[in-house]
Amino acid sequence: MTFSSLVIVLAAEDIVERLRRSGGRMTRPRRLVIDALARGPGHHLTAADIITAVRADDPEFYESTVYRTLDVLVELGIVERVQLGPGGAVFHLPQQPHHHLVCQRCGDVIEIPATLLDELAAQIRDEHGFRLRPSASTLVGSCATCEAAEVASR
Amino acid sequence: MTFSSLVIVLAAEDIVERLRRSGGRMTRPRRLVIDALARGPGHHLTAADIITAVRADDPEFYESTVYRTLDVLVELGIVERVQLGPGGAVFHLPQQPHHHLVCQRCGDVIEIPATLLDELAAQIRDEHGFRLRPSASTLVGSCATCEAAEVASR
DNA sequence: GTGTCTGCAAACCATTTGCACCGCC
DNA sequence: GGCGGTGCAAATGGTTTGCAGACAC
Repeated sequence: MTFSSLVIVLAAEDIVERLRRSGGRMTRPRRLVIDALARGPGHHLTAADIITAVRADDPEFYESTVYRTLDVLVELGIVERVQLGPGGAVFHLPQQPHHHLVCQRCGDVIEIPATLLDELAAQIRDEHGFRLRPSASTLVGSCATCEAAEVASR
Repeated sequence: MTFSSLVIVLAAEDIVERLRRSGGRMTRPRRLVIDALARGPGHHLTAADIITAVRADDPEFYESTVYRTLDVLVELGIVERVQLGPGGAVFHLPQQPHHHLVCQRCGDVIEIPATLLDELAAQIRDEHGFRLRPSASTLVGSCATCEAAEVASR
């Protein structure tokens, strides 16, 4: 089953409609990219991951198409782009909203429920008119292990 | 006055000591980099900004030296690296702790006081043993202007 | 003197762009 | 059939690496 998974079947119409409304089209490459993202639910795929996944279905697939497709999908709010650190963003369908804790030292990523930031988000919206995007944010710091190592070396 | 500004004069000993303790050395290029960061207090300098600033003092200055120096300083916790988005981190001395709101659409950066996240930081530390680093984190979303534009186009 | 740091050039990686053709609507 | 999307190749921009010589300690 292509362009599949229950989740995507349910959301597919909505995605197509959003594309259309913005003057865009639903093409085979776009379907393949969305499918790749849907098959890794909860996963954070790099552009390279997506290219690899899509090439399993279509070996003739080009990088630039993935980047252009992702740009469009991010623009439409269908896909979230998260800059976890230097050298490579990750992409995912925003299914269960969450935030990312990234360890500055070892690069480890911990996910925390987005509800943890609800209060802060409200405060930021009230004070700055800024709407926090649940799945796209990165909180940087030190994980327990590295924090212990840093304190010890000080 | 080189390697200067009151702030830096006060902190310089500490920086040198931390370098020494980790087996490092205080060299002219390192002093120039720290000085460039100190001269732009509260500013977020890209690596390119720092290179430009340092070359005003020493035209023979090489990029790789800046990157290597910044790596060391970040590792020692002397300098903060913030990944504001794709294509370029910014660096600064962590003087007044703050967080960054970055608009996913227009790239605008809004600074908010770090105290806004104190509560969250405590919660994260208690639940995940993760120590949030005040000045290095990025909160992504839509600024008021872009949010209005997005709603209108939907 | 010894081990770290730097100058330098070249490589690297993720991402972008230009252009002609292709195919969705 | 017209405009948006794609294949493809080549360029871009930020950052990293390798190596020999230079310098801090």
